[in-house]
Amino acid sequence: MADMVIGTAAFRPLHMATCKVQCSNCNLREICIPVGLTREELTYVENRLVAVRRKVGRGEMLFHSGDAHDALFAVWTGFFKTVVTSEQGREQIVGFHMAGELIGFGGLGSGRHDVDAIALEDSQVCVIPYAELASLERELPQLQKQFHTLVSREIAADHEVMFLLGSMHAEERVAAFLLNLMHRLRARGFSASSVLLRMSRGEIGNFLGLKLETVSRTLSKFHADKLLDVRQRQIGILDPAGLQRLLDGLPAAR
Amino acid sequence: MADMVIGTAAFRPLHMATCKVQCSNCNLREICIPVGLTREELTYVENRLVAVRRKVGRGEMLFHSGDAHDALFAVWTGFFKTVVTSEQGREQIVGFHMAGELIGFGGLGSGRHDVDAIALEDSQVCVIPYAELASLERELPQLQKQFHTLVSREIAADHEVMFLLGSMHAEERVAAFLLNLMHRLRARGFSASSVLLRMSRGEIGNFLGLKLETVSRTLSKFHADKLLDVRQRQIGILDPAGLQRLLDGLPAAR
DNA sequence: CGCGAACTTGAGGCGTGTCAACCCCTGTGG
DNA sequence: CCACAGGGGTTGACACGCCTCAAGTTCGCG
Repeated sequence: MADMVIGTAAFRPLHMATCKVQCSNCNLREICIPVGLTREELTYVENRLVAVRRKVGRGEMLFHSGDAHDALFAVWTGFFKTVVTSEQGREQIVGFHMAGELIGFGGLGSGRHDVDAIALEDSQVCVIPYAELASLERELPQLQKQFHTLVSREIAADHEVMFLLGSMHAEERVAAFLLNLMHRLRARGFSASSVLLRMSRGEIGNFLGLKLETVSRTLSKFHADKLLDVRQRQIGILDPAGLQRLLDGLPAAR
Repeated sequence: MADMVIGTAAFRPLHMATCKVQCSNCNLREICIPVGLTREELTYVENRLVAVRRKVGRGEMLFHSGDAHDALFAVWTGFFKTVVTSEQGREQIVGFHMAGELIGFGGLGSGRHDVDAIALEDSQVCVIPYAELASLERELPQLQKQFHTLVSREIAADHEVMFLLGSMHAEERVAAFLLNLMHRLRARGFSASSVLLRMSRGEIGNFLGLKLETVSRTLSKFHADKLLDVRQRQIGILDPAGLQRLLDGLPAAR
């Protein structure tokens, strides 16, 4: 996999694969930071944000917990997990992140990242230097607004996860997880009837507070109940309404 | 308890008890929004932020999930819980909030609060109109910085809770909960050896993803193990190091 | 083609949940 | 001052959902 990039390959300040970013041409501009900006503002932001893209291979770390926090990252392609690690090495996945989502909010204030960010497949992120972002935020109210929206979306999402972890049974957790994934993919124009999982059963289980065997069993049960078509990591969503019903406390169906 | 306030009582726009706020005299100015501001900036903020205080009686709602989000709230005195509620009425407490902490970040972007906020004792909050805050954030880099710090602190705290809910056993959860409370109280100058719980066993359990009986049993066990002195809601922390050891995966002690 | 990782499935154990009885505080009214 | 009611808390017995351990299978990748 050569580190070739859009247009010129001349711009590559570090040894890591990077390239100049053009928000105005990006297909995620209606989801990501630039939402609501006029065309002029957008070009201005592009130039000022001097963001570069960075490639992160499958399994590689985008950043470590404790690293100096001088930038946020917008997922452009690929898929990430963010992980909290305790002193003793116990790990808890606190989020999965797909195209258009920002990573790194947890370290804004302290100046240190509070999680590890790891690519689950070969990915590319836009690097958003924090100092520039803060400065632009002061100049462009609309950008400030969108920044607030993205932060608060992260918080609201975390609250949903706490709800899941604090009050759902295994089957509900798995159903909620799949529906959430489905909704986010649909919002990005992908098929809502089929999901290719980017993470292992173990990672799903870790995120959901379950063991991998429980996740596997639950998926098998959903398969048997004709809610899903499980083929390894390729999951067909046969009955979204049925999954939703599980969440609504109606155990079976009807 | 009359709703008497600092200086004049003439300023009371609504029927609810309110009063003019003076950040410069507030004992929380080193924790709350004003951190890092110069004296001049502080007076400026006070005037521009035109914040009022609002009283919220024990059990009353500061705001409901779904309410229009036009302000953040800084806890001045008292204690709050924030609660996510599902369609079917299942509830999950996602946070407890004490003096100096801001509530309402989850609704910044959507314009709607994502949680209920309920006072656990008679409390007072400073109302921080969002529009003014955003505008001041653009003028004062230091205020912007502190705002980012407070948001990201909330996110990091949520990550810790996810860690707790996703990977800890009952005893570890309770120990972590108590230590967390202790640390936050100590940061506010309160005793670190004794905690008066503002919430019921049921609320602790809800927050920790446990049943109230399990919380009660665990507290009793800690009492028997001489880690705590449990007297109803008055908890003496006899052996903080022992509690910490529980979290570090060393089951007993030694 | 063959190794290792990921996944599935089963059997059995354990940590919490569930259900229920009882106790202890607090506040209220006689 | 005591009787009483009611909510919160404690404790016990038992059930059950998920974890643990283990074997076997499939898939991905070198």
